[in-house]
Amino acid sequence: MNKNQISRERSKTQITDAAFRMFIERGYHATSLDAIAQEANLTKGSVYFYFGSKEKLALHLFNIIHDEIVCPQVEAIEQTRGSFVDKVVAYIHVGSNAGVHRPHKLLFMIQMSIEFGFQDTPLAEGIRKLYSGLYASIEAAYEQGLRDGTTSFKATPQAVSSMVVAVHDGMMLQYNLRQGEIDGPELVKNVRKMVLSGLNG
Amino acid sequence: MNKNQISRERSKTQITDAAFRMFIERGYHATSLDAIAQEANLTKGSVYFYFGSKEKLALHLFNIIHDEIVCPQVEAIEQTRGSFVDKVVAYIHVGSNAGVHRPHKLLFMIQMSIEFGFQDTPLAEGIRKLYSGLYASIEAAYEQGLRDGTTSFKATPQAVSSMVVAVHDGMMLQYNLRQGEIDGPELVKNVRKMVLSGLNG
Amino acid sequence: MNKNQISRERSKTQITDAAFRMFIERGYHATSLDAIAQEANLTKGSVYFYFGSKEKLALHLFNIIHDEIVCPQVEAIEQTRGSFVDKVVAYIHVGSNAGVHRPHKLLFMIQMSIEFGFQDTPLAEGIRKLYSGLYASIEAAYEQGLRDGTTSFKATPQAVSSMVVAVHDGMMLQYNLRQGEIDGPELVKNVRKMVLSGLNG
Amino acid sequence: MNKNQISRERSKTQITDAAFRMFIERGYHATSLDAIAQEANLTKGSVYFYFGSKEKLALHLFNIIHDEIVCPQVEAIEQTRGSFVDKVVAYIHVGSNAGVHRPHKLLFMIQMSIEFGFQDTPLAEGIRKLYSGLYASIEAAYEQGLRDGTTSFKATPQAVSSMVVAVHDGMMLQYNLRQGEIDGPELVKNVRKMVLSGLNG
DNA sequence: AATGAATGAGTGTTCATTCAT
DNA sequence: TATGAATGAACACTCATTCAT
Repeated sequence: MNKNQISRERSKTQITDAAFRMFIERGYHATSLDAIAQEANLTKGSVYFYFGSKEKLALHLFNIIHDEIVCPQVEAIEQTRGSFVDKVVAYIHVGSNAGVHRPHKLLFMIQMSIEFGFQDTPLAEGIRKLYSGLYASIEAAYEQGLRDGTTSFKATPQAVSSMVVAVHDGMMLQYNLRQGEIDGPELVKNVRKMVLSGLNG
Repeated sequence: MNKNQISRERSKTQITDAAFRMFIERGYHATSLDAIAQEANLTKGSVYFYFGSKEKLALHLFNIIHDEIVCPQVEAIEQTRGSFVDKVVAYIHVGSNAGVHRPHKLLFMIQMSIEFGFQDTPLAEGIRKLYSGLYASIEAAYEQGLRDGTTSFKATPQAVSSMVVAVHDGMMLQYNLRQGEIDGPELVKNVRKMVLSGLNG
Repeated sequence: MNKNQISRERSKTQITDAAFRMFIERGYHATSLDAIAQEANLTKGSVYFYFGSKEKLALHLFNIIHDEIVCPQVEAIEQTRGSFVDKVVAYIHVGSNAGVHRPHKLLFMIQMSIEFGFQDTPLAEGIRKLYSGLYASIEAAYEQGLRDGTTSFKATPQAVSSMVVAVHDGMMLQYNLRQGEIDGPELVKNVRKMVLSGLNG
Repeated sequence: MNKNQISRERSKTQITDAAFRMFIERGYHATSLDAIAQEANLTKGSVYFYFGSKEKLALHLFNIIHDEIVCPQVEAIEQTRGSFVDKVVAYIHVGSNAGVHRPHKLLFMIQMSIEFGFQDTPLAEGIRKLYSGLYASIEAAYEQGLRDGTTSFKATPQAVSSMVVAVHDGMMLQYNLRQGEIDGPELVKNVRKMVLSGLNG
């Protein structure tokens, strides 16, 4: 990688980092490219040079999230040995880890799923595709659990995956809405406890 | 009520209904007053005549939510006799009822909590006030459960209330994001089952 | 005059008084009919009922000014016996009296002459007509003074009338711009002194 | 100065020139930024690019006036050797020169002093600051004249400065209101004559 | 005599986007 | 690689005006 490529990468990273921060703080629509560019110590022109449009920038963030957040979560589910609940707990842990170390990225995903959830745009499609990977993986794990008898919870796979994601995303949102008020690790611990005996019971 | 008052009420209702619908579909920032006015079969001018500003219109929606959604939820928690879990289940049922009959209002509340959660504006304050009423009521119920021995779940009250709200809001979001894919009542039933044994266990 | 007529007159006076006050404070364009109506303890509708439009309301104010300000000034010039300077001093005294007792009306006239001076609208025409009566009367007095030898100041009548009005209006503006800072009567006294020896010299 | 800077300067000048013209013709409130932009052969967006807001544009015009009009006037007063009346005459000459060569700028200053005089906004503050520099300089000259005996006119310094500015501004307004009707240089000559013997007398 | 609901054109302002350099 | 000038469409908001009552 030559000097040019390095500087390119640095600039792109500056922009995506700034974009994550601003989008979460203010939401997609309320964030101007000017604000992102300023936060990245560059100009609007650069953002266009690298990403072409605001929408494409957001789609690029979706890709990052896919690689850094969703993939590890799916892997956690698929590679954890044990019962379905074990896999769910692993998923929640990976998520809450990301929520602690890269909170902006995880939050951005959840936030976008709400800001665009009911629409019919490329961005809405993009966010739904992220989620459907998660659903599929949870549902597969649940069905596997049913087959090998490690799960006795009776429900449709869709209801189960929705429930798991609901708990996970709801927890992340609460943690961030009440920042300062509540203790993150404690929240995770209790949610795990509830899910554990809840899904086992 | 004379003719004038009737037309007044009708216009205001048209506007608030339209606003709820549009704000949920597109979010607060992405919804123009023109769009709301058109949806309400009126003009922008009328919206200003009745509400004065976009922000005040949204705050008015918060008041409606307070009366129609949050108050019934708080009442359900406070007036249900029995254990803490019984109260939580009552809360979830009221919420899911509202989610079925007035889905836009409940969703609007959740959506706004995310679009404004981290900001410092009158709207952000308004939405946080709605939530803090809920938190307080759940925390009181939990502490009462501890005192009278109907609850053995050990956690800080804040973590408990966050968890409950997380499950509730997360469920509502999932239900709406996967509309058509999943069965609402079944989702509620399963969440109740999980919470029931999860918090009792 | 029956009860109805009395109430009509009172309402019209409330509106014109309010209009004078608001127009001076904020200027014609920056004053809304709503603001005037509120100041008059009536509604916009009433203003339209009585005056038909914002422009017509302003033209009505011009008529009031004609009767209460300009006519007395012209009379003072025409009925004062003595030299041209005596007449000018009489004019200035009537003006400064009006400036003390009905300051808003005189100021409104000056202000409008500037806000509309260079335009070609009914309002601009109206204000110019007010002034041209004044000019004519001063010029006649000056020419009379030249004929009967009571004036030795040599200039075109237009220059003289402009000068007199310039001093008068300029003085009124300064008095109002520096309200509190300067003493009105003293300003008038000094201006009279300057004009007296200046035009006689 | 590179090409960019040149185009920048040209655009800014086009805008400020257009703004001066339009503001005088129609007043501040009655002039839309669209009109200014069109007159400057640019778009509203450009005006915002360079000045940020209508108010800031006007404040920029105030700065120009400070440099091109008020400073020369103050300098004329301070650097003229001789009696107080000599200094006043110098001030009037500088002003009437500006009134001939840059009539729009001087008029703009006077006009704004009336449109905003009684208000409490940044623009009102700005215009008052322009005037207070003038007042101070005239008052200092008058007091110096009293001390060195070159002036025998007895009045408060404030009344004197008000009078001088009144005559100056009133003259400028009259000249412009009666454009075509009266002869500028003759007006100035006569005013000078009046002031000369008036203040000396 | 007076109100208040409703409108529509217009205003200041923002912002994604383009493009020459 | 990156900038900054410029645009145009959209936005929240204002306001003179109309009209049924």
